[in-house]
Amino acid sequence: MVATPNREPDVFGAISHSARRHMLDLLAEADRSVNAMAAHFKMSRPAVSQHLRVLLDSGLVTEQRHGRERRYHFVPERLGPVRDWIAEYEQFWDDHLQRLQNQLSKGAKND
Amino acid sequence: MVATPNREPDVFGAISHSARRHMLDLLAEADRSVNAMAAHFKMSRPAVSQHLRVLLDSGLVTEQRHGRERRYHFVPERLGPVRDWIAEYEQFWDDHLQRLQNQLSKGAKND
DNA sequence: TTGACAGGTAAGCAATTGCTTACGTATAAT
DNA sequence: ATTATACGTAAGCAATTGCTTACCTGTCAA
Repeated sequence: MVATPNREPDVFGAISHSARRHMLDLLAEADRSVNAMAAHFKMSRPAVSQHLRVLLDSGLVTEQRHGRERRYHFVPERLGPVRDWIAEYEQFWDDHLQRLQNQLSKGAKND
Repeated sequence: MVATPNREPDVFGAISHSARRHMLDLLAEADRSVNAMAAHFKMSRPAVSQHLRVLLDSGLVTEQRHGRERRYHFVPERLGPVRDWIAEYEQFWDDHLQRLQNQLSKGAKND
């Protein structure tokens, strides 16, 4: 059989579709079956399956079989590349770290 | 495609292509002309123009004309939706703020 | 003016995406 | 064993993407 599972770890691509982001939002609340997911969308169940496959290939979710269901589970660590890339720009719009530092050290105001 | 003149503010779609992320990285360093950008890629100059158009339509960059050049300028605020969406998951993988707090109060020992 | 340069746009294309319906397979209930 | 359920997969399709080459306009220099 296929020894190499065709993982396509393009996380940025995986989150580029709003339906898939919504799916991650739902899975962040709780693990859910495909039918439970599909109830939140107007598209067909196979279409939901296909979106879940993209998320699975990207590593953003895993699946666990429970009888005839498959519960999909969110793997937030896989958002790391996005977080890291975005984090580089924090300074640009907000100087977030600086402000946070000021906030956090407000008891020890200095220089 | 470039058929419609109206803005297509799909920021997640705009950053889904690695070439466009690289372009933003370059523009974060400095405003650049199309040719200056194209020098960093193997694709043709029109292809670079088309990617820049996607970024422009998403609002992630603006252009200013300087004689016969067009300097593209990064607009980091437009990454806000991505930052906001990602931020919802910070707690999941890392409790980032907590760790940052430890780091910033580096008078004390940290991990 | 003529020419060189910057860069957008059109047309054409192969590949990919996103969806549908139809079907296959495994598990559960009867 | 039969039937219903859960869900993946195949096939087919329209729309979109990403690239190319060819062409166009606008600007600078002589």
